[in-house]
Amino acid sequence: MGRSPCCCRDADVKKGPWTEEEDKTLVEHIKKHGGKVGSWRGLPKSAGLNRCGKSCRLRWTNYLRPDIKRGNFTDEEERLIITLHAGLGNKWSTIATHLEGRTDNEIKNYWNTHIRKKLLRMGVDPVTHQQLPPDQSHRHLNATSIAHLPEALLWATAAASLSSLDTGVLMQAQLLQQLIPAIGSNYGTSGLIANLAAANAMQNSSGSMVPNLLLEDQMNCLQPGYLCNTSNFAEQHVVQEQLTNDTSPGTSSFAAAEQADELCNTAASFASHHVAPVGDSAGDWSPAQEFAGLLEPMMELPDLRSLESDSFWKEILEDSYRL
DNA sequence: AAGTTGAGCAACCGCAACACT
DNA sequence: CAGTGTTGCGGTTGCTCAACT
Repeated sequence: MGRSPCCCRDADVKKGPWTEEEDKTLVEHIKKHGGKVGSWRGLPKSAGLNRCGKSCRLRWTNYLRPDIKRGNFTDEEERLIITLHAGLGNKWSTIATHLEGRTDNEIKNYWNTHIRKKLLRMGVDPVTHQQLPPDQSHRHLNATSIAHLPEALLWATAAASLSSLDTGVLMQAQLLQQLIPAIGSNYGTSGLIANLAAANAMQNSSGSMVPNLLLEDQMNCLQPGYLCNTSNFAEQHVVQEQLTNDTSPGTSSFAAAEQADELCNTAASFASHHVAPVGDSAGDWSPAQEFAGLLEPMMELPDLRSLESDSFWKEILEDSYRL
């Protein structure tokens, strides 16, 4: 004897959008049973609904459950989704357990309609979280447009690179993060250059890849970004911990964290001595050339080679205009 | 104003995993 | 251990609505 046919195949069972009346019936029935559902299969009959049990479960878990959070996803949530997806793939239900009040279906939809497209526009493969080949990017850098680059886009790139979760890649995320504040800072291009220099200093120090909160008086130009914010970084670190299960004292992750303050202070003091005044212009000085020159040493990091292809940056910049 | 297109999202479907006997 | 029933997950579809032509 085979499996009994699913009630969903019953021609008499209603399909499609739920009415308010049906919602009310389902909610009241579940409430009446103390929020417990013994058998979804038997629920429609006992509740008096002409629906498949599967449909009832879906409606309840994705829409009617009282603990569901409504409204747009916050930047924080988006970052977390990207980071978790980099490590877990399309495990929507697992990802959903890390976002309170969000359902797997909602996250999946948000990924497919927002994040996935955003990553593709940035030249990042949403499946592998790796940089797509340069020939798939074909836009041109405009140095003056840098000021419009949104943090979210850069963060997405950085988070996307976290999939392998090795120190080099994580460091890249940090470096990118250091670039972000400069782009939006009041120092204009000079600030950007200073921050690129600071980022280079960080890279060359071969120390920790984990920045901490930066001292404000030293770091007006390197404002704390996502990973520089302790609470956000803590969250990031938890994710990493869950994915690597290897952050106990004595491990590389732990050792790296210990060096965080030192590294950030190095970058901070470096930057504070290299910030030119606003509006500073010097003869044939070319922001684009400076930009390229400062990026050059960073390209030695394996995955930062994506920066070498300015088409990648160009694409981000153009996309940032569109958003 | 009417038609077309695309984004967003709720819901469906099939399958796999788990539970039970 | 095998067979059967149930639940949950992930991919996909199709509806709605707003923007655009």
